[in-house]
Amino acid sequence: MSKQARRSRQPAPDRLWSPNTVFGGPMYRPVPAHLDLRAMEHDILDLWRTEDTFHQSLAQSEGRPLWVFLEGPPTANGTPGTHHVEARVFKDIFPRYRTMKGYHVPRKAGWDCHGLPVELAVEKELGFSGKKDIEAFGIEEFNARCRESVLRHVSEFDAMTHRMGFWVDTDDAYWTMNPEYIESVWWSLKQIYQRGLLVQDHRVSPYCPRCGTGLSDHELAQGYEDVVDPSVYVRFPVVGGRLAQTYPGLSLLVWTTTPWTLVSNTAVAVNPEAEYAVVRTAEDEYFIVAAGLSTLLLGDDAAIIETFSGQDLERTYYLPPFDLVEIPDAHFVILADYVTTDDGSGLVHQAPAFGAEDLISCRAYGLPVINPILPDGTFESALTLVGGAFFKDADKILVDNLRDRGLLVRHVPYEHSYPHCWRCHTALIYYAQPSWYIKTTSIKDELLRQNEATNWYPETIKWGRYGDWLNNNVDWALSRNRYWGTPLPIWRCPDDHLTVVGSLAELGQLAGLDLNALDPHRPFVDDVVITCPECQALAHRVPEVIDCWYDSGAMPFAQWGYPHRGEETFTSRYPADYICEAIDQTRGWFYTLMAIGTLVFDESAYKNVVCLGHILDEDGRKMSKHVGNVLEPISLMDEHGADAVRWFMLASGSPWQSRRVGHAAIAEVVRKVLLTYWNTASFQSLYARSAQWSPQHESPLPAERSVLDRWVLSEAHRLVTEVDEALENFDTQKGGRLISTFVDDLSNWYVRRSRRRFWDGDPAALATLDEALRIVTAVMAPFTPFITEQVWQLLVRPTRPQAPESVHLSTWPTVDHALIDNELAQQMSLVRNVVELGRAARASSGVRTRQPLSRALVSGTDWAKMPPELIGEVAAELNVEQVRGLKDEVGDLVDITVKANFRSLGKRFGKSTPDVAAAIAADATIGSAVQAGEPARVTVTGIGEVELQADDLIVTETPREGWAVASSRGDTVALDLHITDELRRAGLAREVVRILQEARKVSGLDVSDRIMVRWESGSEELRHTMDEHADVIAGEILAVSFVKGLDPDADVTYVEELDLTYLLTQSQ
RNA sequence: GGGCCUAUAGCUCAGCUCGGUUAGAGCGCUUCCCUGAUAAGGAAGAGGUCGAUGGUUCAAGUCCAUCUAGGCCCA
Repeated sequence: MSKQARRSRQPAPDRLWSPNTVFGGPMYRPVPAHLDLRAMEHDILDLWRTEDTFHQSLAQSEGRPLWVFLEGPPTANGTPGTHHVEARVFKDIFPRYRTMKGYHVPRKAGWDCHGLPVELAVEKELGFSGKKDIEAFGIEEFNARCRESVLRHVSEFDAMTHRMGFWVDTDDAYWTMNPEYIESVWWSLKQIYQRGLLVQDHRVSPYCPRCGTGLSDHELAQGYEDVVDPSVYVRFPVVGGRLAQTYPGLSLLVWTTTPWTLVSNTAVAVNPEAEYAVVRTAEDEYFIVAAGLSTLLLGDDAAIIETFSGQDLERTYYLPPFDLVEIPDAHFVILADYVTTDDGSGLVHQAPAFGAEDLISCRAYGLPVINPILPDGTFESALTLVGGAFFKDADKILVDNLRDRGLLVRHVPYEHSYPHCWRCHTALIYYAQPSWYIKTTSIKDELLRQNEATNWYPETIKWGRYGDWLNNNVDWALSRNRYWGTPLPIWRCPDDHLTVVGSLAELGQLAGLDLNALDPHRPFVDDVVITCPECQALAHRVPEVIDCWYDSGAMPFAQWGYPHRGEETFTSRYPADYICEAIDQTRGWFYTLMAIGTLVFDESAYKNVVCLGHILDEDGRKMSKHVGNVLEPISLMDEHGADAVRWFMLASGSPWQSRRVGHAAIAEVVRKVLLTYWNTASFQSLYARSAQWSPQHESPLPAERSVLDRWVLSEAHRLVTEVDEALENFDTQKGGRLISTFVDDLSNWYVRRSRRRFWDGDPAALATLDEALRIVTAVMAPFTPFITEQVWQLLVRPTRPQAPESVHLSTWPTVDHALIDNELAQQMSLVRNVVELGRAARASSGVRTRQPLSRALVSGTDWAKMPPELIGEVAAELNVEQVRGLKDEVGDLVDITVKANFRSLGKRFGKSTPDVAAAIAADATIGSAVQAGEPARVTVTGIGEVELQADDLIVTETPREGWAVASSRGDTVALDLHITDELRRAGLAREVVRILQEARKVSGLDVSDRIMVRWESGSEELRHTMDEHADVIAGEILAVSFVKGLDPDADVTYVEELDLTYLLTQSQ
């Protein structure tokens, strides 16, 4: 086919005629200019449902390389919030992107069903206030209610997941409460037990007296609250020994922030290395206190009488503060390295039942562990003074009593963060009790190695927050004395032989029953009694259930029921390529996945982890029900569209940091990104249909297209590589920025500058915009799956028989590197800068843009090399007849200012750069020399004569007079403001065109409707203009007739500013 | 007390990897321009001690140190 034939264009039709196919191929469907985002998204959801697009995408990619994503199960407890949308957007975009890149990305949903949160919600519904109520109610019925509560909330999550376009297989979800799942968890616990890492131990651990169970350290992390506790300094009189004999009435000054533990005071700890002193106060009382703290605690008059090391105080006996419980062989000073003299008094009260450090120190001295607190957090009722009181409430009673007896020396409020139960907000108690532990400390080195091999986004988490946690790893307190959880699969006989069970079949064998249909929850599993394999005695299950964090950390294998089933699936999908959650999961799911993976498979469960910042409200506050600033996700998405919310999460601000989300920010996404994109598609459809152009038409080769076409194709192909790179690095913010910049360039530069060619139906322009839209639609698809799908359905699918049915079934665009033209990009950037300067010059001169001017003069770096085509763009955009180089036109009438280019000079002159710069500033003649291509020389003090290159200078040229000028960074644009009569009439003609176009628009005519115009004017100049420019005006406004003279009775319009009267009618 | 993050225009944020002399964008405000896709677009103006101090350097928003404030996580 000849070049001419390829360029031939369809004649413009007289009326907009819109068949679905024309000769040469099928046409776009109409894209309405106005878009109802909400309705459109619901249409797309219907489309995906009817076509089952998600499962098609999975089926289509079957057999390709796997890219494994793990869904961190949301706790199916309570209503989903906007923060859930955040994580789920990130869980969606990368699987979509990877699918387009040629991977198979299975996406199995999951639900975290167990745990205290569920129990608490049910307790609340039933009006319970503790474990007693549950046991009276019955565990079977209680757990049935928990199960029911989980099912209820899952449907709300499903609705949100569906609405936001998160493609995840909810039909095939895993449930941590399912028997197969629990069996897997049992199996893994058995592995850990067999390695000797699952043990029972008596330790002090945080305990919630309301819930009646211990908490793990990662649960503890969730519940710190600021509280004011009393910080008290108490007098413990010393009895016996040299010091007591030397100083009558001598007391230890002992510090604690938990007065309620003073009832159980067993010892006082000092640091053996620290310096202590006997101090005499102004009141002639003697105290032992850390030497450095004496005046701070006892006043400026306190005098140090003698000093000694803590070591010397060992086994100094004293009188305990209370005598409410019997503690034999106790009440003396012990040594402990952890005691500091930075705060307190350097003498620390010890109650081994209530502090991990206390327990270790006291055990070293063989001291007893006395605990007068019941599991519900109250003192034993038989105690005088505090019997029956809740432990926290005893503080005041005890402090008052100490004051009455003259033992209280100081009492100051002390604000600090103290752990509370993360669900019920009860202050926790550190409490010695038997508990089951996983000895994660013994695999610490392996965990550190696994972490080293993991990619964290952002990277700082790796050896910051998360690495710290691993380095300070403590054993995992696994057991919970609760009901709704995976039962700990340990059976114990009277002789304490332990049998750990790894499946229901195994349990059935041991029990001699068929238990395959057993619900492995309490209370049913508690009823199973087995014969101890070691001693043949009857063994019962231990009462505990496990931490539900273990459930979720076991999901990589438990979701398949491995190893009892799904072996092949599991082994091919471990470890995962990608997981993502918010930052609060560092010690939660991120840790339990890595820990269990390392314990059971000697390998962490994931390779890449994206760690999101939290979502805050518009004022930077956390969203909470109390404050009433919670954004409900579905109504938020119905108001602005799910795409807008998604885009906000992905690209507004840094996902790694906490961000403020509000209506204004999301509405801006709609206006700036989504509608700009949409309107470009709408524009393309409008003019392509009007010209009966189809993508099936042959179009000119890119190299033969206009400079703007080549430029935008270059940018589009660059976009593909750059977004690809950003998403490879999990950087959605950068990807989003690239896309929005491209969309803006496409709409507000390419289309703006090319409009006339679209009006004319130029196949090169239409083909170019078609390709640009196809590309941006594809790269945007993982970000905003709805609007891109709609554009695909309207523009791509109908016009290409071979096109996939959905953009989400399409592949990532192929980059044609030959189309990427960096030189052109640079030139276009200069053109746009020059245009910007030209607009500024126009504005400062007060001459409106519609008034044509004769000349614009430009001076700028590399302007001389600018291709004529691009210079033409500048002329058209600035509405000037000619654009010329500045010095070609005005010669000597140019002022030249020269500035030093520090970047260049700095490299050559280093320290002397400022001297050289000063010399340049002092000598204006060098500019013209350098510009003329001659080497310029300046004399610099201390260096002598220096030769300067063009790069060393920023030369700005400005004409002297009669010009409107704007300059920036060495580029200058000057406009010739002399307006001839001819130019004035051309400007008037443009005014007439504008007014008649406006009239067309308000009368509701279509862009291709033809009109007839009659006109009259009282102005001689205007009549002259109208006659002179009649053809141009008529052509611009699609007038088939343009005639002077009006019927006086017609319904005419008068325009005062032009003294123009006209009558506009539609041509039939 | 420790770790990490943050601090740039009235507000929300880029820019910092790789230092360069007029520090940007959006929103809001004022004035104007353009518009036969646009809920758009453009120009100008007002609005900045780039948290503070010190250091490195010819040159620091950018690199280093210390500090302050806020946030998150932990003790």
